[in-house]
Order: sequence, then structure tokens, then C-alpha cells
Amino acid sequence: MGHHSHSHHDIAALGKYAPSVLRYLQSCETPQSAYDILAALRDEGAKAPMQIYRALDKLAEAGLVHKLAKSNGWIACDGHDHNITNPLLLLLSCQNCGTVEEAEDEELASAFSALSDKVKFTLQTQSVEIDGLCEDCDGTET
Amino acid sequence: MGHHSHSHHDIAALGKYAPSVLRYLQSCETPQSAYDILAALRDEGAKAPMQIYRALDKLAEAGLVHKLAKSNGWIACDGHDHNITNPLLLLLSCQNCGTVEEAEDEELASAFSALSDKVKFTLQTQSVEIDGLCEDCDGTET
DNA sequence: CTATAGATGTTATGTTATCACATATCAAGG
DNA sequence: CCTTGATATGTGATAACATAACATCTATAG
Repeated sequence: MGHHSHSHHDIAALGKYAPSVLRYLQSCETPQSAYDILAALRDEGAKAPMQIYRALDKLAEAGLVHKLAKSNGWIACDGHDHNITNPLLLLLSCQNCGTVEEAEDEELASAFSALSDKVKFTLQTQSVEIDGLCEDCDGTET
Repeated sequence: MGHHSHSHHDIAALGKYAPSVLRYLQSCETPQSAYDILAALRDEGAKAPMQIYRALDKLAEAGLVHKLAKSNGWIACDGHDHNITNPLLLLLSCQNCGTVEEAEDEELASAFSALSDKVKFTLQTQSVEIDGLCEDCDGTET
């Protein structure tokens, strides 16, 4: 259990550009748009948005990248194992520096389950995006 | 306390199109895009996206409409009072029929607060979007 | 070898959002 | 009045994000 599931993926099988898209996102501190990634991967032959979106779709399905809906940005997964036993991923997005921290929380996950029962709404969400200030930026921002 | 705060707003003060944008969203069952709203408000003189976005921005700031980040759609607030004492709005978005239900939950709100302390991340988020199936659709969808 | 299925390349287009500047409205001071 | 400045609104252009549609390539089963 010390390993996370990512090492089990054959990233090359996710398409021609999946490895470089993932490597690029891993090299970035902050979320990148599909067009940012496209620009960065010109050297490697990428020419059209579809090539990037196809790679991102497969990487996301494999849990190797996450999309931030509010900003249309993408990040590489930090290594959390997003599988059936870890149902709820929290993406803590700093409004000052732009970094995104991943977290999981049992208490929050069970509060979600309880709510789901209470209001009779069957949850399908696997991640929740949360805005705020990271420890470094809190108090620091102008 | 039978009243909600919305009656305190002077909607006309939120701009020329704010009243008709709000009225239109209130008439819709499902989220509408800014361009949907624009199309619906041609009769009332709306001609360009900016006119709609300006109205939506002010309505959102007043808590009278909510944006769904994942779908770029907008809904009218259902009457919940989104003020300082009710910090966390949950938007339960049905993936089958498209309706969005608003909810609040003390337990969930305190789990968020607890998490915030634990990971040292200062929350600014006021609403959380959640996907799933509403009671009517659960089991019903094909 | 060829048929075919799936992956990738490519063009065009659809959709969402904002910029930048023009024009209008209106209130306050001269 | 009239000018000045602040705020609201109108408008065209364009940026930014995403997908449709079809062509071409490639691996491999038959």
C-alpha cells in the first residue's frame, strides 16, 4: 500500500501525447490551459487543440490529471491514489499564487454521504474545487 | 425570519438588464448560458454578450444568481439566504435532467471549517458544485 | 496481402468570455 | 444654463476554450 496506483498505468498506452502532456503538467507550479500545453508541446509535434484534449481526457480518466472547472486549467495529480476507496478529492486552489493542493478528508467525505441521504441526491462527484488562500499566501497578499 | 434577504435588493439598481436576466432565469428549469439569455432577451434590446455578462456579474455579487462552473450555466437563486451566517451553498446538479437544487448543511460546513484548520488553507469558497442524480432521476435514467 | 478498427492529423467551426473604446446619462459645481 | 466628471450602457472586435467532422496513418487479424 505504499505505492500509489499511478505506477500501474502504462502512460504510453494513453496516446502519443499523453506522456509529454503529463510531464509538462508535472513541471508546472500552477494549472495550465489546454492551449498553454499545446504551445509548450509544439516542439514535440503537437499542432492542434484536439491532440491535447484527447491526451487530457485519457489522463483524466486514469486519474493522472485533474481539471479545474472554474479556471479551465489542468494540473498533474500529486500522487494521491484516487480510487474507489478514496471517493472524494479536494482541490484547494489558492487565489493568490495559483497553486493547487490536493487533499482528502474522511470527515468531509462522510458529511457528503450523510447529506446525500438526507436530501436524496445520489452523488457522482469525485472531486470538489475549493478556493481560498494557501498557508504561504494567507496574510501575505497585498 | 420568514423573509429572505433578496427582497432587500433593488434589482433595478443592478443595471438595465438585471431585472430581465433574473426574471428569465427564474422562468427556466435548468441552467442557461449567457448566450442563451442573450438570445432570449433580444426583444428587450440586448444585442451583445457584455450586456448579459455585466448583469450576471452584478446579480451574482448580490447572491441572486449562481454560476455553475462545470457547465458555464447560470441559475436564479431559489430563495436561500446566502449571507454571512450561511457560508456554504451546495449546488446539487442532476446529470440526467439538468436541474439544480440548492442546499445548505451545517455538518458539511463544519467539516469544511475543520479541514481548513487541519491543512492550513483559508477558505474563500462560498458555493460548491456537486454532480449526481436527483431523486426523480435516480433509477429512472436509461 | 488486404480489410478493418483504432489512433492520430488537420481543418473548420462552435461556444464562452473579455477588451477596448464609443456613446449616453446624470448629478454637482460653476 | 453649461461644463465637467463619474458611472452606465452600447458595440465591434477579438481572445480563449472546446469539439465536430473527416482524412490519413498504422498495426494486426484473417
